[in-house]
Amino acid sequence: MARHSILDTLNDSLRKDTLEGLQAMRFPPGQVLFSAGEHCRGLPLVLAGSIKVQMTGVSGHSIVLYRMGADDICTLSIGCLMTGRGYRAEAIVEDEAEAAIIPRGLFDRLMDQSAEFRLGIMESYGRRLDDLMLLVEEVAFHRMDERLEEWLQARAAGGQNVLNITHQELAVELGTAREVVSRLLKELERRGQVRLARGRVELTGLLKTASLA
Amino acid sequence: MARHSILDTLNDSLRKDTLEGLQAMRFPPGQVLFSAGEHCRGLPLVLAGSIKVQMTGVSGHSIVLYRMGADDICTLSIGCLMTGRGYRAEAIVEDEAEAAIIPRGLFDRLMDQSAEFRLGIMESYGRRLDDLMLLVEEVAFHRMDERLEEWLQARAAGGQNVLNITHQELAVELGTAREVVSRLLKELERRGQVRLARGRVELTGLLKTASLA
DNA sequence: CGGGTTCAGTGATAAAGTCACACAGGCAAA
DNA sequence: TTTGCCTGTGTGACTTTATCACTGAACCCG
Repeated sequence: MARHSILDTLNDSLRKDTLEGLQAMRFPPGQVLFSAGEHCRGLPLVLAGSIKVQMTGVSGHSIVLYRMGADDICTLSIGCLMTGRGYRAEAIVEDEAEAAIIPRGLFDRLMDQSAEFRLGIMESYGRRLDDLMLLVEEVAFHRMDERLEEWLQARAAGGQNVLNITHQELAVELGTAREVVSRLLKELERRGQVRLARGRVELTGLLKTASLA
Repeated sequence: MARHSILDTLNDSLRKDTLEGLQAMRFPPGQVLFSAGEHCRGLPLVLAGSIKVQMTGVSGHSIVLYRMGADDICTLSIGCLMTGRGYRAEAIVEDEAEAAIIPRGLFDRLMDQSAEFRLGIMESYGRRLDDLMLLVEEVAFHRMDERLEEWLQARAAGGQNVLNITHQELAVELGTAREVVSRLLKELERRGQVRLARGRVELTGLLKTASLA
């Protein structure tokens, strides 16, 4: 956990002020950091854990846009803070997270006085932009069965072979309907690639034999 | 054309340096500012005109991600400049554009010395993020016929009732296949809402009678 | 005017989204 | 323990969108 933090780059005086000015907090999984329409109350800087950001369309359907991890600044919040408009998406803690809320004034000072901090912000923005561009491409052009398999595969790569997740939650991850996920999973089960139970997907056979990278 | 530029916010000395350091250029419609894979050679600051940014998926299909207009900094270029990676998308001039290329050094100086410039950058980033989030929602959850009608409507709102555009280009705007656009347009023509000709869509009847805002 | 190139139209079929409803598992109150 | 109830899952029927494989029309240019 001795991760290199963006705050380590600050010089001593600035660092001292910063550490005084912000309040690190822990958030349990499931906690909602902010939801759509709400107004911004400071800039979350994620120190550890994982937070997913998802939005709900006028249709009532939701989709996960991206995830924030250690050293990410919530770029969405910057926008809301600047423009004064409400959030367009919501943020939900996934893995127990630690985050510091940076007040507006401190943010402005850091931007003014630390080139490294600025760089960190730009990097966060860059990642978000990249994530979203990739997502657009995925949603617009990729087949659902492949996306589902890839998603499961990616999760499994983290060592987990048994995922505790409902079809509905998977549907939100992929931005599709629950029925579609159900059918695709059923098909995978028929092929012996997964085993299904209520709220559980166990990966058995290797999916995506075509990973010939 | 006496638009308020982000450069106007700089103090005299900085402004002088800036105007010396950058080279404003004109670009004709169709000109490619950068394409996928290419490396960044400076930060375009759009002064006038309109530039569309689109990406091509592995599938070979393309989709327009967003447009840059006056006072927009190309946020994509910032990312490429910072990370040294190539562009993931391409930028094509739509309406004759004027843009200044800001060299890396000058950008760093401006970021360091002008809070207003920083604010401008953040705003550009915020807009892009917003555009992309909206696009994801559109692509994931909206029906193609509605999206097409809305797109045409939005264009027509600019005073133009005759659009010189091919079905293929429309398909890229919406991130779908040419055939789909052809069929939907044909249906609109049957209903008397548009008149079609090679490379041309004329809006006749009012589309989207359901604009009961 | 012929011949090539770019655009547009269309049928057949597969994939994905929508709607409606049946049923199963787990939990808690009766 | 049984009875509901709520949440999660399975599925049929149908619509919309994507894909593939063509055909033919409009335009450009030698």
